Amino acid sequence: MTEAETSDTGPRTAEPVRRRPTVYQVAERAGVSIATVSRALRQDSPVAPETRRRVMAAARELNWRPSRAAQILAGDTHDAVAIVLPDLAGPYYAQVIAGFESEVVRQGSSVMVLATHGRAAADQMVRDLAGRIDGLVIMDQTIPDRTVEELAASGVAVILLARPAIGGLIAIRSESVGAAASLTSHLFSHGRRRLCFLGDPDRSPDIAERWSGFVQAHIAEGLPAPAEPVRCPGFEAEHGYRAALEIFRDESPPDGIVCANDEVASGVYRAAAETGHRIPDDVAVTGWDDVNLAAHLSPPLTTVRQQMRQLGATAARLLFDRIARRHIASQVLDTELMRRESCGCRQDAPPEPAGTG
Amino acid sequence: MTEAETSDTGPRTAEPVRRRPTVYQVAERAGVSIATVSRALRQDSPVAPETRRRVMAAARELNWRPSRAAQILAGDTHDAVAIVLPDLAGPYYAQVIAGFESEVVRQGSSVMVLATHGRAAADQMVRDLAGRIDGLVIMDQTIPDRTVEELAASGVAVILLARPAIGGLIAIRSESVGAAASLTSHLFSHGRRRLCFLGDPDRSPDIAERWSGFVQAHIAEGLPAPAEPVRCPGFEAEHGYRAALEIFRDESPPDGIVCANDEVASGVYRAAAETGHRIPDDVAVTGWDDVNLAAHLSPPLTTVRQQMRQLGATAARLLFDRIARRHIASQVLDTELMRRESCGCRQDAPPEPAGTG
DNA sequence: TTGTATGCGTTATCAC
DNA sequence: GTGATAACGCATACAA
Repeated sequence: MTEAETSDTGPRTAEPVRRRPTVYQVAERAGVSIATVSRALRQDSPVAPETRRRVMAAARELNWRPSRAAQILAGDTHDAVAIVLPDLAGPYYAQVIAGFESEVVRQGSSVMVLATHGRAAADQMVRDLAGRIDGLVIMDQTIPDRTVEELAASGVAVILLARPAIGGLIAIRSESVGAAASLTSHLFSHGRRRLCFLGDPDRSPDIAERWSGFVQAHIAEGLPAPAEPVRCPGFEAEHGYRAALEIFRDESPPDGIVCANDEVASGVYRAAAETGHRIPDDVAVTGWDDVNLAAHLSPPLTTVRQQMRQLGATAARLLFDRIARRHIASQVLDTELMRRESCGCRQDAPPEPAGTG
Repeated sequence: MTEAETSDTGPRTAEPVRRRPTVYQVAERAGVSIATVSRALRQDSPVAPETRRRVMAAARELNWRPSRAAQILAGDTHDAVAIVLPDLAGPYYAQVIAGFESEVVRQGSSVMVLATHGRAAADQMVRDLAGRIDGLVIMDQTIPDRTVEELAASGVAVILLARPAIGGLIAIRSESVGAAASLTSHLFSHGRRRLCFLGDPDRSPDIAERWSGFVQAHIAEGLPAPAEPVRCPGFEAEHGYRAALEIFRDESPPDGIVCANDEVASGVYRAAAETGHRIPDDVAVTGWDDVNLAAHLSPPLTTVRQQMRQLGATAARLLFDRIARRHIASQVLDTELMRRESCGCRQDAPPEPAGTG
């Protein structure tokens, strides 16, 4: 099939790489100039139908596709955008990316992805990435504010995601403080009085806001809030499990545990089962995000629904608006309290708005 | 901050876009030629230390970064690779991408992502994508074999993932048939005799193999296998839940349900709880993948562990080997039977190898 | 060690 | 409606 194969005289020999065809080949074959070839590709350019037909035929025969690099160099758009996030695993990030990708593809652009994993080199990587795209969504605690500002100043379109707006940049996030307060109040309404917050506010702005709402609800209720959250070193089930094992070791454990997210909550479920604490009878447990599995746990998990896909999709939309120099404003997406059974509710209650947004 | 802002006299006015600096600016400022600037960037090029210093200083002062498009056009590498998958949501894909991204970044390349969602336009999108990268990992049932072969023939490096090898291409996948047979046999060893398979083999090669192993185990045991799997229209908890509700409606439901993946299994958990079927007493339930949550369900889910991150990372490694024209061979990753409690085991048993690979 | 000149494959601006 | 030709920004062979 490939003639390159047959004339390959050995691994060390320079292979007779069949170079990609170019406009010149196509132009020659179609008997026109390269300008005409280029024009023939664009619908709105003035080209005689017959000429266009010939060009298209030649292009097809040679299996020619214009070089993206050349197009980018000659034009001034990359037709690609990127999203930078802390990590890729976990349902939350997965959904955000899914929403982002959908919208980007819908707009006819390509998607680049970079996970920073908290590494210092991330800074340099993002700058590098910035050179290959039209715009950038920067999520969470991935790269320093200073770098973000420099990037924006250098001309790349930048949208912030789940991250405080800085330097006049546009940001999209979910409402958190109000939802956390509602959630906490709801636990009070079930008679719970000794709550703890399981998660590390320093790990992300979102978690910090949830902790803040948790504390505010205590104040509003005239109850003393715990001085400190129970910090677990990550957001996976395993982290919640280990932390909860410690919590349940206490002689008078809390009667409600507000978890940083649903995975942590499911780790708590396991610890509770293993240590003989019943949910919700002995201890109420709540999550955050309302991931697909949350409603399917036993008991179904009370949690705060975040519009994860929308977060990504909206970020993409804002980004394209920004690139097109349309006017945009920061946005806060609603959250929704999903009262299920792990908080003490008897059955699925109709959801009530949880956010202030 | 941006002077463009202050002199912006209106939305319709062409903005005084400050063009990016080029080699020429840097060369002039450093008092050298553009060739020297270019060389100064590369560590192994012969440039006087003092000269390099001056160039770097000039570059920094002008905040210059070489245009990627120009580099790509002049050179012949994109320093980017892509992964094409059916979807982005769900822990399986998320982990595969995570592994892929990690390895790609480690190798100093950039990551592009495309989810096909079964849409027909995917074919065209992949061809487009192929023009902007050095190599492509194609996963699962995303694009037709014919397109894959054309792509490969046209010169892009291609690695297949969780997909049958075709046209002499290299593929990486997890062992499935043997693991499914082991899993099924294990259920037999618990005295289960009326098993059903919950999942649609037509949805992916992997699921097809699991169904096949399920059937083979029946044959080996001398037991009649169900003629058909119970097909659920997706791989999420909700799908498993709905399907299981149907299953449990039967007057003599199966005493074991082998699920296509862990999410489906957790949907079955919920259906069982709601219909009063105890796991594993009344019905054994097994999953696939061993996602983070599996061990944290009640009861802990017996499942087959797949090395999801490794799948992505290895695909990346193979891809780079391929790009570098190193010799490579197809690979099959081991799977591992995680015997927990949902199959009837009393406690965590030490894992036993489940695959043949 | 450094500079000159050319190629990379497009798009776009002119003429015709 | 079509054809020369000049950017686009960098890498590199070749000369010096």
